[in-house]
Amino acid sequence: MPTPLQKRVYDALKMIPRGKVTTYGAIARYLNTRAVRAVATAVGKNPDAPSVPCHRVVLADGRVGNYSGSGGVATKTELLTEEGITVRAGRIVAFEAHLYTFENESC
DNA sequence: TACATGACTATCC
DNA sequence: GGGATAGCCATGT
Repeated sequence: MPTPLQKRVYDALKMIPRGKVTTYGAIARYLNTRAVRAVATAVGKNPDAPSVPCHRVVLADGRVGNYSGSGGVATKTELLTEEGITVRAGRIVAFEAHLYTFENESC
């Protein structure tokens, strides 16, 4: 069974529009918590990979970060590229342009 | 119950 | 600009 935090993280991930990405910090802030480490861990569990767009979660620096799945970061990068996001050298081009901070959903 | 770990972030040098 | 260190909270053993 997923932990309460995981449930919130997955709910947040599902609301990310296609072609957009978010950061662990943004998710933590949306959940009103500072546990970015716990959020990262929750995303890492990823019990429903196809159901949860976990590949849209990147680092606060604009880098792709990590990924647990087939191909690892390579697959994650490919998925982002398929959504119209350009990734170069493990870093997202126009990162802030694709960044989704839940600002429209926070209250 | 207590300790160690983690798909991170921010600060300091 | 780049690397290293500290801080952070939840989860698992």
